[in-house]
This record gives sequence, C-alpha cells and structure tokens, in this order.
Amino acid sequence: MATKGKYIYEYPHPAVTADCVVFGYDGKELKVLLIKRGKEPEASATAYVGEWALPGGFLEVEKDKTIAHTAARELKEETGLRLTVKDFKEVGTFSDIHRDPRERVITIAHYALVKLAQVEASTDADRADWFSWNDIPHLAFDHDKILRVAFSRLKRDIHFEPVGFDLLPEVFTLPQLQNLYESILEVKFDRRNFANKMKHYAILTEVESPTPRRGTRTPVLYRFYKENYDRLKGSGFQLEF
Amino acid sequence: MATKGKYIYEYPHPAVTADCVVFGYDGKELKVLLIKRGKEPEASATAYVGEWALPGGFLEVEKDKTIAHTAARELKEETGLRLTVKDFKEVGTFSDIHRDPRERVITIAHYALVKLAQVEASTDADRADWFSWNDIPHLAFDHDKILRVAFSRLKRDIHFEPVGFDLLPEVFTLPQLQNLYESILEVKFDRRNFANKMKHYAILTEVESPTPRRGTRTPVLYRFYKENYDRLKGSGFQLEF
DNA sequence: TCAAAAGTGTTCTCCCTACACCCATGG
DNA sequence: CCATGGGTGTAGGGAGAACACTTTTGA
Repeated sequence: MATKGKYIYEYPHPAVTADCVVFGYDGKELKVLLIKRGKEPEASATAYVGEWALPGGFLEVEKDKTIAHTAARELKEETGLRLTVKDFKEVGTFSDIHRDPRERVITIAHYALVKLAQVEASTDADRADWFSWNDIPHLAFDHDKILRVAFSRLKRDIHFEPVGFDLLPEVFTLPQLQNLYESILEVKFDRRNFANKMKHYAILTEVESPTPRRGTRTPVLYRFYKENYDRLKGSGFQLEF
Repeated sequence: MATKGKYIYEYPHPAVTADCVVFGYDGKELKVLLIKRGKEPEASATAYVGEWALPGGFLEVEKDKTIAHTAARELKEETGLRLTVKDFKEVGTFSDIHRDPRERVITIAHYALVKLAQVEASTDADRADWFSWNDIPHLAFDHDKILRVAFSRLKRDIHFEPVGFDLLPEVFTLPQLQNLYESILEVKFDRRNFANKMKHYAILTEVESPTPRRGTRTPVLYRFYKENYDRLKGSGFQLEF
C-alpha cells in the first residue's frame, strides 16, 4: 500500500470536492439534509468518521462535466436524492489551507431546494437525515460555515427569484407561503399586507379546495402561476420582499 | 523530460487556478486589466500564447492560504498590481471539462475594483494593459464568459454596497459618480434625482474646491463619507439604485 | 361557546419620478 | 456672447406599512 498512487503531476494539485446544502421545508420549519460520515472508499484516509456532514465528494476529473455534475452525482450516491445539474446554485469556494486534515482540499459549495414531501421517501435513511434549521448538530470540517453562507445566499436570492416555490408542494396555502418567507428572511410580515402583495403580483392561482380539515377554518389552496410570473419578469419586473 | 513529475496521487486531481477581473474607471468609461499571454514557467505546456487573457494562475497548494491569496499573488506577479486579499470578491467557479486543452483545470474567478489613477502607473505595462469595457479583444480560454459573469456580479453588488467609491479617486464630482453608476448599471439617471438621492443619503461630504478648471462651470468636489455610511448600514439601511 | 387560525380593505406616508431654468467658465 | 456642462426644487402618483374585526371549524 506504500506506493499505490498512479497519477503523477509536475506540480502539486489540490483535491477538489463539491458539497451540497439541500434545503427543504415541512410547512413549519426550514430543514437541511445531512449525512453521517463513514468509511470513504475513494479517499486515502478517512476523516471525521461518525460525524454529521454535508453530502458531497470528489470531482471525478475524467468524468464530471462541471463541478455541478459532481454535486448531483455525489448527492445521489450518498443520499439517494436525484437532482439535475440545474437544481444547484453555487454558493462559493472554501479553500482554507487546513480545512481538511488529510490533504489540500478545496470545495465548491452548492445549494438546492427540494419539495420535502416528494423526496423524503426517496432519501436513503440509513445514511442521511433531515435536520431543522434551528437544530443542526456539530458538523465535520468547515461545514458549519458553509451552511451559514449557503443560508445567507438563499436569503439573498429569494428577494429576486421566486425560489420559495421550489420548497413548497405544488399546492399550498397562503399562510404556508408566508411562513416560509418569514423563516428564510427571519422577519415577520403582516398577514393582510402579504396577501395584498401576492394578489397584486397575480402569480398565484386559486385551486379547487378538496375540503381538507384541521381544527380551524379551511385555508384556500393556491398554485404558483409560473406563466404569469415569466410574463411579468419578461417585462422588466422584480419580485420584492 | 518524460517523467519529471514528482507529485503522486491515488486518484486524478485537477489543477486549480484563480483568475482576476480588475475593474477601473477613468472618469468616462469602465476598464478592465488584461495581460498578454507568454510562456508560463510553471505549466507543463503553454496555451493561447500571444492572446489576451485575464491575469491569474495556479494555486500553490503548499503556500496559498486561500484561493483569494492565489488571486492576489498572481495579480502582483503578472501585472505588478498589489492588492490585498480583502479586495477580491468571488465571482464563481468555471469548471467545464474542456475549458483548458492541456489538462483538467478549474478556475475560481474573482473581481476587484481599483482607483485607476492611483494604480495605472504601478502596472507593468510590458505585459498588462487597460481596455475599455466596450472594446475588449478576443480572450483566451473561456475568459470572455468569465468577464461577462464578473460584470453582472458587479452590477448586482453595486445595488447593495457602495462599491462605486472603490473605483473613483478620493475626491470626485457628482457627475463623475453618476456616470460611473450609469456605466455599470447600463441606464441613464436624471441629474436632479440623482443629486437629491445622494443628498438624502448623506454619505457625501463637500470638499473645499481647490478651484480646478475646465471649459465649463467648476463642479463641486465630494468625498465619500464612510463613517456616515457605516452608521446608516448599522441601522438596517440599504443603498438602492 | 370557546380557542385557534384564516380571510379581508382602507388610510397615510414616504420615496421615486417627471420636469425646466439659471449659473459659471473658457473660447 | 455663445457653447458647454453643472447646479437646483417641486408637485403628483404609487407602493409599502400600519391597523381590527369577522369567519370557519373542531373540541
């Protein structure tokens, strides 16, 4: 095992990984998908065994078309979740010289938004789990920092794009939508103003309520009206919160 | 020369570079600093010799504390310009599998803003030159794409931070400031509204005019009032354009 | 009938926009 | 005195913020 290396370079090269911050929303709280670190078949040594971490892994130099492909591939391998390259948004590069004890590793962090109800079942529960944003365990490497930056990035993006709808089920209530925005932006809105704004934007369509029940008045169900949103955006319009 | 490599890995590693988009402003137009590619002492092969490109170069795995340090170091080596790590903002990762014909190279693009008058003299004119934004030559690799993304990133950032002042000399006129914003945002503002807004923000202080002349009325000189800006920002305030 | 959550409309204020005339300087 | 570019104020409209009561439903 002393000289099992087969890849030779004239100058030192770093290892490159892609890490994924996958956000979900259960109607009440923002959640993040984490994995429990075990043995890594492809790394020469293993670090942080047994700790929680962001899903992610090494760029396959000869195979991954872009680093986003690495993110998608690794997420599927580690959690079972299948997302497309387009679902990932780049968060940034984390390149601190000692961020990995084994060798120089720089990572490109990405985030993705998923409809929790539709993917919870398809995640590999042996290795992966969803954690509430306010109850995140200690993470391996600098993944706490990555998580914070990813969240601030989401917070910024939601001002300009209707990314919130990627987190909600196809059909949702106004209070759910408002609560989601409040969770991400860490503010409180007035119900009436929020409803007025949404009505004014005209990017929601009412859905025939299949009379669901709870211990309270039945809320109206809506669907995101993407065609209208695209038209508005086309005519130089900006969603603001 | 067949087996001069000394760095051995069990799995293939990509090369990693940092590229720099350095913006300047001459009072009239936005400019970008480019270098003419020559022989590269550190690369096993050389590509795009003689073409213009963004300054940048390889991460030194054992030396560069972060990728931003690579950017700062390479910029100095290639253009003579000394900037600090804090002057660089990350633009994004460009990782297309064939973006470099020699080997797999992923690059982390950065941008920086400089006060042109103060740095023009200290740039190494043999290898580097400033180009107007509207007159950029064809660039090596995917540097055209990087340039476009960096610009759109600047355009976004200027909405939230007073980055414009990093491009202007310490003392400037209101029309200069307005023209800069117009160049970056690619819009036109009404002079009076622009002045009103600036007066309202109260982030400029008038400077005793040392009576400079041109073929016209002498404009009032201003200085960026950073203390006031920081106070405003502290109390949850946002610069808008 | 009570508690819990959802729906709804109006007023006020502030900021953004549109807009035109006079002033200083150099040639 | 003319051309060029710089400085200045106000009125109107639209969007965001503040604000309270009624409705539905299950317990």
